[in-house]
Amino acid sequence: MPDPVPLRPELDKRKAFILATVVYEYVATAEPVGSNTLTQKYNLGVSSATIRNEMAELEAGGYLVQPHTSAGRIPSDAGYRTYVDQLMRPEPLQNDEQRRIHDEFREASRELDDVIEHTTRLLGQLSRNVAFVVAPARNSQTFRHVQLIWLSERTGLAIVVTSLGVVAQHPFDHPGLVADDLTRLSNRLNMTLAGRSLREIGAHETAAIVRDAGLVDELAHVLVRAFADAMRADAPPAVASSGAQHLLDQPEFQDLRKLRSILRIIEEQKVLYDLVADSMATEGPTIKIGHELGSDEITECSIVTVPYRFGDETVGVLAILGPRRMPYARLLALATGTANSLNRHLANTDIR
Amino acid sequence: MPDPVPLRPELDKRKAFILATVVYEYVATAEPVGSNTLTQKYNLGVSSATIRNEMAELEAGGYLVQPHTSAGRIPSDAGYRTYVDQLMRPEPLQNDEQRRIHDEFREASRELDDVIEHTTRLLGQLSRNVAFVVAPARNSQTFRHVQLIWLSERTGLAIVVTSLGVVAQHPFDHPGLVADDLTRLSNRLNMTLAGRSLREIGAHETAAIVRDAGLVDELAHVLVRAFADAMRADAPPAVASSGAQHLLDQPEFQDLRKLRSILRIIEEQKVLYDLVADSMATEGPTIKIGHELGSDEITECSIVTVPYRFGDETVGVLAILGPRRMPYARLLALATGTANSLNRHLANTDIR
DNA sequence: TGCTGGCACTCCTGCCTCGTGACTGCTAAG
DNA sequence: CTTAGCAGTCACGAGGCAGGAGTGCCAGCA
Repeated sequence: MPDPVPLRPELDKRKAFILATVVYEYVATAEPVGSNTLTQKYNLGVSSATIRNEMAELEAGGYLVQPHTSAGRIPSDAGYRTYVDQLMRPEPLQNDEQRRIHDEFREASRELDDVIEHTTRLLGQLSRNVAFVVAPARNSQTFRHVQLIWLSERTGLAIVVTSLGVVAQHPFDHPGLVADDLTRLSNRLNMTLAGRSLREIGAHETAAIVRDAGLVDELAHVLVRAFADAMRADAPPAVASSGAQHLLDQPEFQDLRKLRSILRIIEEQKVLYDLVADSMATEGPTIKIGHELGSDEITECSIVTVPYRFGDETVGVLAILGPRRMPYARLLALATGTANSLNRHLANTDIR
Repeated sequence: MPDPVPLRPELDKRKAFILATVVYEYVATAEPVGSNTLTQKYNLGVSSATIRNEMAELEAGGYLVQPHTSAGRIPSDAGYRTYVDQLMRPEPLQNDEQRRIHDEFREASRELDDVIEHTTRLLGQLSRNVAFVVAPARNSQTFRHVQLIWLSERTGLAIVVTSLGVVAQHPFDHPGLVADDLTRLSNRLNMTLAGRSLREIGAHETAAIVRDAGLVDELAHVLVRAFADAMRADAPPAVASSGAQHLLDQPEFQDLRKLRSILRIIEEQKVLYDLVADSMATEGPTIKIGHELGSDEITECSIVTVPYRFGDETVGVLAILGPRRMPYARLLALATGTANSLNRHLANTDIR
C-alpha cells in the first residue's frame, strides 16, 4: 500500500521543474518519461542518477507513478493537478486559431441551435478532442413575447419568444376557438410578463392572467397548459457534442473496452451534463482530472470547461473532453477564447 | 485476375440453399464458413466433399470469396445482393420490439425535432447498429401560417408555421416599425399562401404581396428577406444519428483505421445525407451493400433505408448502417416498422 | 454423371522462448 | 549532495513450432 498522499508538501524548485517537464514530455510523446530522457532533452545540469533520486521522491509524494518496474514515470492525477494549478504557464491562442474562431462567429446565424451546433464543431476541430456544449437552459432566459396563434376553429399554437430568440411552440386543441380571444389574451400576457425571467414566471401567475381574460374555463385551462409547456422552464438543457473520432488517435484509447465506455457516455446527453453541471456555478474555467470527474468509467479522461454568459448570467458551458494526457494550457486558451467570442455573439443576438 | 462476375447465372436450388446458409451462418458467427460446418449444423443430405464442390462453383460465380486458402468462405457483395434480393425470408418484427416502438411513439412529443431525435435513438438501440434519420426538408412541407411579431420600435420577428408544426424564426431590424403594419401584412400573406407547398412559394410572389401592402419600400425589402430566410426552403435537411458505440462490438471494426474513417463519416451530416439521398426517390426500402454505397471509405458497410412520409409525399428516410455482415431481414423489419409508426405519428401531428 | 471418402497440402493461430533494450534502485566514491 | 557504475526487473518483439481448420483433387462407387 502506498502512503496516503501528503497534502502538497512544498516542492522545491528542481522538483517542480522535473514534474512540469515530465508532464510536458508525457503529453507530447505518450511514453513514460525516464531519467535519461530528461537529462538529454532538457538542460538540467545534473546527472540522470540525481534525477532518479528526485523522481523517486516525487513518486513517494504521489505526483508520479510507474506503470511497471522497468518503465519511466507518468504523472498521477495529483501530479497533473499540481501542474495545472501551480506550474503550467498560460499559453496564448495561436493566430490561426484566433482567426478561425473569429471567422466562425462572424458568419454565425442568429438561431441559437445553429450557434450551439457550430460552436461545438469548431471546438471539436480546433481541440482535436471531443467537444461538447451545454445549451442555455430555458429558465436562464428572459420572457420577450408570447403569441397565441389561431390556426383553425379547433387548433392553435402558443409561441414563446425569449431573450435568446428561442421560439418555443406548443399546439393546443379546443373546440370553438376565436381569433380575437387569443389576440386579447396574448396582449395581456405580454404586458404583464415582458422582460421577466422565465424562472420566476410561475404557472399560477399565468393562470390568474388567463382567468382574468374572461374565457371559458375549459379553454383557459387548455391555454395555461399550452403556455406552460411552451415555456418548459425545467427541461434539462440540450448537450451537443462533436469530435468523437479524435479519441481513436490517442494511444490510451486503443483498448476497445475503454473506447466503448467513453463512446457510450458521449452519446448520453444526461451524463455529459452531469459531468459539467457544477462548473456552471463557477465564474471561470474548471479543469477536472481523472478521478475528480467522479465517474469510474472515465478515470482516464480529463475535462476542461468554460462557462459562457448571456447578459449578467452564466447560461451554459463549453467543454473539451480528452485523455488526462491533454495539453491543458492550449485547450484552456482555446475554450476560453471560444467562450469569449460566444459571449460577444450572444450579446449581439439579444432581441432588445 | 478473377473473371468478371457473370450476371446472375441461375442458381440451382442446392446452390441457393448453400449460399443462403453461408450468409446466415456468417452473419451469426462472423467466422468464415467451411464445408464441414455446413454439413454438421444444417441437414443437407450430402457429404462435405459435395458441398466443397458446390462452394467452389459459387466462388467461381462470384457469390463467395475466401479470405485465405485454408479458410472457409464468406459472402461477396454479389452474394449478399443475391441473398437480399432472392433468398432472404422476410422476418416479422419481434413482439417486444413492436411494443417498444409503439410505446415510444405513444408518448412522443409534437415537436418535430424531438420526434426525429427520439426515433433515431430508438432505432439505434433496437438495431444495435448505427441509426440515422434524415429530417424532413423544409421544402417538402406546407405553409400554414406566418406571423410577423412586433418586439420593439426597431426589431421584429418573422415566424413561419408549417404543416409539420415546425416554427421557423427570423429576426429583422428596421427603424420605425409599426405593430399594425405587421399584423396587416401577416393577414395578407396568410390569406394568399395558406395551404401551399413551401417549394412553390417563390420570393417574387411574396415580394409582390408585401409591395401591395403599401409599406415603405425599404421596410418591405427587409420583410421579404426575413420571410424568405425563415422559409429557407433550400436548406439541406438535418441528419440525426445514434448508436456509434455499437460499431465497436463488431469484429470487422476492431481495426482502428477502419473504425476511424467510419466515425468520421458519421459525424458529417452532409456525407450521411449523400449516402441515402437517392433512396428518398424510391417508394419502398432500399438496401445498399458494400461497394454499392459508392464510397471507398465504407466498403465494409451496408445501409438499410426506409423512406417515411407525410401526407402523400416522402419527406425523409430512416437508415441503419452496419457491417455488411448484418441481419438484413431483421433490420429491414425494424426500419419498416419504425417508419410505419413514424408515418402514423406525423399524420396525427398535422395541424389541420 | 454425380457423390463420396481419403489424402496431401496450405496457411492461420496461439504459444512458447529468448534476446534486447529501457528503466530502475542501490552502493560506494568523489 | 552528487555521480558513475552495476545488477536487477520487466515489457516487447521476433522467431520457431505444433495444432487445427479447411481446401482441392483423385479414384472408386451407385
